[in-house]
Amino acid sequence: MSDSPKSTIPTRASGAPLYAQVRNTLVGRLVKGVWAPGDALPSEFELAAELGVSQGTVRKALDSLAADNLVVRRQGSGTFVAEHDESRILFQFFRLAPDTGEPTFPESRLVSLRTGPAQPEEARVFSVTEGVDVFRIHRVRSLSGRGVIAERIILLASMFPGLDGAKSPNNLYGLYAHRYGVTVARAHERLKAIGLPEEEALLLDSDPGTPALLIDRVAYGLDGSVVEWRVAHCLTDEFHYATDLK
Amino acid sequence: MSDSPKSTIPTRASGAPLYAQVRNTLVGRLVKGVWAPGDALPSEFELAAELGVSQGTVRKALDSLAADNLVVRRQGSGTFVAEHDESRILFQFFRLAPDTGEPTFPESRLVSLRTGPAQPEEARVFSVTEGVDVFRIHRVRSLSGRGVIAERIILLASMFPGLDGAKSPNNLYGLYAHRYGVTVARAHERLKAIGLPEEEALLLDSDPGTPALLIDRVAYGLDGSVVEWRVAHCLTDEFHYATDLK
DNA sequence: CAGTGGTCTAGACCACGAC
DNA sequence: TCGTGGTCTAGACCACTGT
Repeated sequence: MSDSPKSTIPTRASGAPLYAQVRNTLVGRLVKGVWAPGDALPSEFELAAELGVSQGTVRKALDSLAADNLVVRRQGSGTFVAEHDESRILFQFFRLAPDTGEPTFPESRLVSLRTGPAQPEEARVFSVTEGVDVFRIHRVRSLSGRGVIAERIILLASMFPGLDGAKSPNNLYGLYAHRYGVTVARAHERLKAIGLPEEEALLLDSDPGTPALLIDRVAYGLDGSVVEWRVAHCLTDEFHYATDLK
Repeated sequence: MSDSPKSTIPTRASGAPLYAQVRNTLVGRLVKGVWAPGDALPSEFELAAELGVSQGTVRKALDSLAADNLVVRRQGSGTFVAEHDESRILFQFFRLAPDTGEPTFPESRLVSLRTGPAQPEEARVFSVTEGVDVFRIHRVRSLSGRGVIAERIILLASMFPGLDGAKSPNNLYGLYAHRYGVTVARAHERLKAIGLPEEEALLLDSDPGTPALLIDRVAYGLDGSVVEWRVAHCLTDEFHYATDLK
């Protein structure tokens, strides 16, 4: 029996499934900023034709991006690049809620914004050499009009040039996305209970040693690089950190 | 042109998509215990033939169950009912990890197991009337040989008859599943930082008032009912609560 | 009404696991 | 070698959105 050429279609070039390759291609375009947050992507048929795969394969790639909150799909309308608006932040990246009542987005008050050389621990988190310039933002966030979060944010100056001249908005992830084209895709948090340090106690109008929730968050971009390091001290007498396990 | 009968197949009886109906059917069978944890489900083709839908529709339902960790799919082998073994618990329901080193499953020491009438707050959590019988389990859990978690567990006696005569195993969710056919499918946790109460301080060999992580967990079964209420006090000087946001 | 994503089907081939 | 799930395709129809 002679072997007939079975495949004239672009079969698995590398080891990865086609839909994964399509996904990677699309993520690469998101990283490059080919489409801005809020923009519509080409339709499934257009992408399929351009990439030389079937519509079903493009669909599987887009569904996977939607599952990771990188795009939003709207029936009858199209597929859109996800935006870091307050409602998404509240849903995806802000887990502190009042014990009674609906979650609300906190207001921020800037305490300080300084530039300096990266200390050893900072260099380790960002995988850079010691001494490169970093921004250090210090701010207090309020829920229901009461200051309950004191947080310190570390950023690479090279990733956010000119940031120290900007005002510190309430929604930093929206600023990263719209002004710098840097999208926070996911984050890892480590929580501890500690006694409130003196400096944070002053900012939160509390006594040093008050039990507080320490939240240590490292945020990652679309390409997997570390975008931000954030350490927050939270008072949890009227609030709690909520999470779902499934 | 005459209108020909387009659909001879079992189209959307109700408003829900077919694959969602298939999923609900399969979840119903899991609740009834048609297949036990670890059992293989029928193949996609068999389920498709039995339910009168295509293999692709069954596949979409099974993929959705796998995404919720209710079944495990193994290429070349089959689709199996998920088990509450220690590795799954560690991955899915246990978020406390040592600051340095790999996460490990904690050991448990039973402090007490008593029966009593449900107090108002307990009745509210379980949506039952006050006074129905509940079990109250109190135990201390150790990581790396050190007691770091003191937890109180509330269960409905009607859901776990005879539990008070059983030994309290390390892995309670495995006991619920194998002995009572009750599967914990998901849980909701609320975290706070508090000063360690006197009773927990004694159990954990610490001073009262030490900052501790309070974890309040409500666990839900496959059918959405409340299975367990668990309140834990955790020392986090050498451990942390880890979670991913995405 | 045209265009989009959502659902459903049918059939092919591939990769893996058990026997 | 056979049966399983995994991938990929192709085409039909449905449901929704905007014009």
